[in-house]
Amino acid sequence: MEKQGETTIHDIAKKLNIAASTVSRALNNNPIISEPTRKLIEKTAKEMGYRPNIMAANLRTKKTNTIGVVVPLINRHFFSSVISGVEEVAYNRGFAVTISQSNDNFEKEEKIAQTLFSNRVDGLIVSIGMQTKTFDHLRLFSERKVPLVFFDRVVDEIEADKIVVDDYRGGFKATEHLIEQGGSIIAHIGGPLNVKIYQDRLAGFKDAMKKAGLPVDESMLIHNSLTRADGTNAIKKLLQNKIKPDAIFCANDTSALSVIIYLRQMEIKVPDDILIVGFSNEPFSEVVTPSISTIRQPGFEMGKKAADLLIRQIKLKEKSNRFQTFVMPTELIVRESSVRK
Amino acid sequence: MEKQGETTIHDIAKKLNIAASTVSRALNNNPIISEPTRKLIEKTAKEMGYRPNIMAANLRTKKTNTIGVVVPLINRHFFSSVISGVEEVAYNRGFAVTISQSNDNFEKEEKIAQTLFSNRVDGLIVSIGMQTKTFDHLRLFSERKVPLVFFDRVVDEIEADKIVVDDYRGGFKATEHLIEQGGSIIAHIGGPLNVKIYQDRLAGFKDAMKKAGLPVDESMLIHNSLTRADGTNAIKKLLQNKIKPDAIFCANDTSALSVIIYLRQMEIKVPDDILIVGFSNEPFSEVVTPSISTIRQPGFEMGKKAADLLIRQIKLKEKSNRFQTFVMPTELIVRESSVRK
DNA sequence: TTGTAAGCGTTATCAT
DNA sequence: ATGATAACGCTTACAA
Repeated sequence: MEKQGETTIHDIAKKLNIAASTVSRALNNNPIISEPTRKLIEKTAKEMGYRPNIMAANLRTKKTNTIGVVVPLINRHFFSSVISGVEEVAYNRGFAVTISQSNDNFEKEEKIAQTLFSNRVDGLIVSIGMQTKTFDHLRLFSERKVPLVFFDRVVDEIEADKIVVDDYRGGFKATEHLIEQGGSIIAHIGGPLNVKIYQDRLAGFKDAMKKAGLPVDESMLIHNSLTRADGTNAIKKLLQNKIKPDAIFCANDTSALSVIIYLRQMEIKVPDDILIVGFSNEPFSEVVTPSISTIRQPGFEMGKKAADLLIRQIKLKEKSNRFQTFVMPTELIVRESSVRK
Repeated sequence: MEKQGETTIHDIAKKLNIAASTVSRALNNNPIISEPTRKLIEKTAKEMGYRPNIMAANLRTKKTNTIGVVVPLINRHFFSSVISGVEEVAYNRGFAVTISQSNDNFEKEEKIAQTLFSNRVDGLIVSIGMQTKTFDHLRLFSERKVPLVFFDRVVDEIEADKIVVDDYRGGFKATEHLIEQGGSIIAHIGGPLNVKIYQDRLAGFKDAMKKAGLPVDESMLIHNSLTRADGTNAIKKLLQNKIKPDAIFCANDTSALSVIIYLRQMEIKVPDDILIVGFSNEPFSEVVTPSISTIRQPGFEMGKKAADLLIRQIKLKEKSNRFQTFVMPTELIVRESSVRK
């Protein structure tokens, strides 16, 4: 008849006629507890099906041993690699990881941030969404001294540790490669310019063009959200130009894929008629025909680094307020879509 | 000098010379509070940068408004579709979602379950890992009356709501299609048989063969974890048989992809020499050459259904203990890999 | 409509 | 080595 909820340390204490504090200490492997007592308590706890109430412990200790990860989309190889990297080091160091996806939706990102803050995560690892142009939901953390690490799509306006890839060099290398392969009228399908990585990829593109003495016509520059549909629209538009591109640097693999599929339908040959390079090295880019040349980003390493930095901050506890930005190298992977036979 | 932490309702109460309970009620939009008081409190809360401590509230109410989702791998289109479905309905009904991936690793799955339980999630949505053969970590939930919904890789041994696709019919349809296309020596690359979906896909395969009067030779049956590497090993092995298959039903798209890539290297033509059907409709299966025929599973709908069932259970609170299993339909998508011209 | 006070399950401080 | 007790920040009877 008893409204019996979960077993608590008090239940155990009562059963053994000892104090709850002793039970707590034993269960936390506090060396001050004698071996026999600990053994007994552990045994009884198991028998009674005891499960610690972490919320209560967290409330008391003001630590959750949890780190939050916010990404635009978990179903992107790059992001899930980062997540795996984060998990790898977090789990090894006793932290749980809670993952949320913003779907590149600003309101959702805001809500996630609020929720994570209210849940008092010990720290946050974030890559912002494409629509994100204001940052109060993230300043929430930095201002309250909750450790914060940005990766990939970072925000300049907030001081924090940041991990980015060298998007500028990535864009430069990709474009340089297209030029080496004979491209001269080169288009760029890029992302929204409020996101720094897309600025940088564009800047790399422009500088490579400049270095080669090639003109960058505005009609060859398209900015959208880089989805499958956006990619198709972009290539349609490019093909309507008086002068058509003979090469395209796409700021992600998804739009490169769209372009390739659309060109196939139009019976325009890749790479013979148009050279293509993507960005991110999504798994499909390797298996598509023609396989897509792309820029590899070390996602797993970035995730490990992010978690490492974050946990370091958590442990140091508002000691240092020197923030660093780490730039990870990119690598050009040459495949079929950009090489003329 | 004060060791000033986060603002609490008490801080607000003190500042306004009212009771903390009034603040609490106002902030929770309790209609019993007068409009002016609420407005004042809300204004002050905002000014003071108040953020509710959800852990404290949860501890008190014994509800977390959080549901846990455990999947083997977030970076599978099927699973991330399910997750999106779960999120869609969960967010709309005021629940947060915390996502974890087991990486098909049993120890990790166990640890995740423990952590989620200790964090007192209000309910759990699970698809088990390939190695999972014991279920105490999940019984933990069912026995303590924490709502539990399984999807896709369900466990027979635990009573709970379950959402599966019709794997048997999926396997049957895939195989029947291969037979219609002229396959007669048909191999099956399947998953581990401790996981029910792979049993069912295999059963569908066998029954379709039987119905067509075709023999199922043990040498044509391979069971592994369906990774890229496993797929390659499987096809290598199949090609070593005296009699080689002229069609293969792969229990997922990943292994189908491996097979296609390996066969391409061996200069064996798909579909001309060997017909292939996969399972799951991963995005890459559409864009690969040849595109992969496959079985579509309605992931997003399954996620929505799972969340709906779970939240229903959470609201009903141990009312009903009638559990249901929902079988979602599968659809054969015919593409290039299984159609002889 | 608002205030008082108890309690959620832990951990930490101070005694013993 | 163990016990008693207060506190973490919130919600909720019950009182006023």
